[in-house]
Amino acid sequence: MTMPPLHALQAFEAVGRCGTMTTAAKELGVTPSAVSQQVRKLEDCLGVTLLERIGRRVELTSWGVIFYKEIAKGFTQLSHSVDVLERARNQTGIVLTALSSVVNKWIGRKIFEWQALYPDANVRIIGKDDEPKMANGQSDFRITYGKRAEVHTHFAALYTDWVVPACSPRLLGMHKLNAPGDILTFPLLNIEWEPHYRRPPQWSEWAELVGAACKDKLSGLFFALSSSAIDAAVNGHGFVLGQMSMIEDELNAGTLVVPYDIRLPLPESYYLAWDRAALEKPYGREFHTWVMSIARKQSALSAPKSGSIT
Amino acid sequence: MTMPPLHALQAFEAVGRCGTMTTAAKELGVTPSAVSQQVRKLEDCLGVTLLERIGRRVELTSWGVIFYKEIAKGFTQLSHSVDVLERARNQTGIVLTALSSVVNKWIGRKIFEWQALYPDANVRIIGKDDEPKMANGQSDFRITYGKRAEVHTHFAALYTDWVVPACSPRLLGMHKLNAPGDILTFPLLNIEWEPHYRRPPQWSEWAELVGAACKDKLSGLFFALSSSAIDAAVNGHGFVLGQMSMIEDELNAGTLVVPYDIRLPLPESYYLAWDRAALEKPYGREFHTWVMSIARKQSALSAPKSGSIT
DNA sequence: CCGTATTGTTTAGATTATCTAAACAAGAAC
DNA sequence: GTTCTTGTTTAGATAATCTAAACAATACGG
Repeated sequence: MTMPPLHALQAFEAVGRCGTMTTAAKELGVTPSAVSQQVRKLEDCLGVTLLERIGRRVELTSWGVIFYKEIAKGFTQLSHSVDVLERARNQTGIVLTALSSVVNKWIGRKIFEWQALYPDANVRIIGKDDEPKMANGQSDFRITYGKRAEVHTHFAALYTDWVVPACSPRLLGMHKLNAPGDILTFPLLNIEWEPHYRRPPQWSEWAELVGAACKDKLSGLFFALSSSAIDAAVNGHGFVLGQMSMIEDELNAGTLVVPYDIRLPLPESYYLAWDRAALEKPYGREFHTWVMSIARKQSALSAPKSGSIT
Repeated sequence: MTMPPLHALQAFEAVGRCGTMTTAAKELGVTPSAVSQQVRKLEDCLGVTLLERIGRRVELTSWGVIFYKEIAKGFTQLSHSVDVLERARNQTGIVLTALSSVVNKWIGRKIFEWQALYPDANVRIIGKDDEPKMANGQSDFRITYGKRAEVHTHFAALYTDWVVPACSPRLLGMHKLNAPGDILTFPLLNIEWEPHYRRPPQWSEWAELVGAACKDKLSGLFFALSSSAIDAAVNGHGFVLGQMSMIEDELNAGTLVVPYDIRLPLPESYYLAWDRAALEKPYGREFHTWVMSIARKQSALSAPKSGSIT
């Protein structure tokens, strides 16, 4: 018998594992309609009823139970395959996971310093927004933000970042800014993190800091990723309250400018977490030391200079 | 890590198993270009090189070997799943496989007689053109044609079929046929079987039989399946040399007519093969007896009547 | 040594599988 | 009895997958 379509098998496996079409659909990232159609296609292909539809519930038929048990082994094995490869690769080097924006705009840029220092060391940097499980080899080191670090056994504060209003020089054009509050008349890009991170400073707070009129709705543009907001600002779409650690290269390159260097601190620190076993890997301790070192430098760079408005 | 696309995994597994892109492509029924792109996509997704391209050869890298071993288990298991279901279903009843046309046009029609006789018996009829392996449960009974039966341990001749020119009454329209040879002026549908079956009678042979002029190329339409040719004739597309066993319903329904009942025999018999264990299944012996019985009747029906031209 | 054949890759765009949206059905919960 | 939730079906939109064509590199045969 010819193999049924793989997506149909996958849909059925998810239904068998999840118990309902709706939860299976959520897990697969598709609509229940898609799952329904795929399972129906599988049944047509095999010539057997796998699910009994009971009103708005579904149950595996006897055939479905037999088939699901076998299919599940196959998909478990496939999923396991990816883990096996991942683990094999991790064993050969250091793995750091960090928030995506931190990867894109900070550690992913600094890592070349590390490489110059230790050219023989393998380090893989992975953008990952949820906390990895260090103990089962998902990551050796983790950079995260705020209290999320507490889910790890070992962690230390890295740096507290500050934000500053920045924009593309093209946005200013011929406009002349007479006072900090004038910035608020431009398109403003907002950053809104997931609820388990304390929100970063918003434009309303900055407006209050500079004593400007604070409108209820300053802008309708929201970004989940700080790096995306920064990129949008670079592209001239508005002002962003950019984190100092993340816009260093842009300031140096002139793709972003800071008309008024009036900064606000993030409410919490970035943290480095690590798996104890990682320190015993080749270059593990050195990597740990290096990250802490560049973080100290970043603390100094991010904070406002002495005598500046805070 | 998120699962890679299933088709990409499947392509890579095929390459690992087959050794070349080209043979993997053939097995998957796609072009080598498709396999190449899928493997490349998998490598991008996993962030690792799985194949080393060496001129016009490919070799698994060390990562590729590790990954292939794991993936192969998964796909083997998925393939096995289909077999497990099939076997489980076969165990609950009698399985007959037959040539597709025989399923569509003969045994698939006669089976209702069986069901009336033995309503409690489960029989599954599967169209399958290559010979099943009886011993490992692929089939309990098998109807095949000619010497192919000899690959089975137990088999007996069923019936020899005859063909007769038949067409839709709509094809004749207002045309009046004056002699059998006049049929040859109509569109003629040819039937051409795979080389391991002795070819059925062709129009050229029939022409010779009725003493008509035999043109080199009578028609450009060829069908691999007798049932398809018959269906084309029913749809008015031409005359077919239809097998008597397969056009009985059409003749009774008037969707096919036989202007001149001049028949030619097929060069070989149909055979029933069976697995000894099948006779020990519930209704196994009865089924065997029933098939032989209706075959004897078919022999009588298919042969020309006494006194007819042969 | 040269020409041909074979295997593989890449890109553009065609095709098909897969998906979503919308409308509907049926039962569960309040 | 009404609202909500789960599932199905159909039509058509979307994206994955494919083929075709052009090209590259090696292997083979004369």
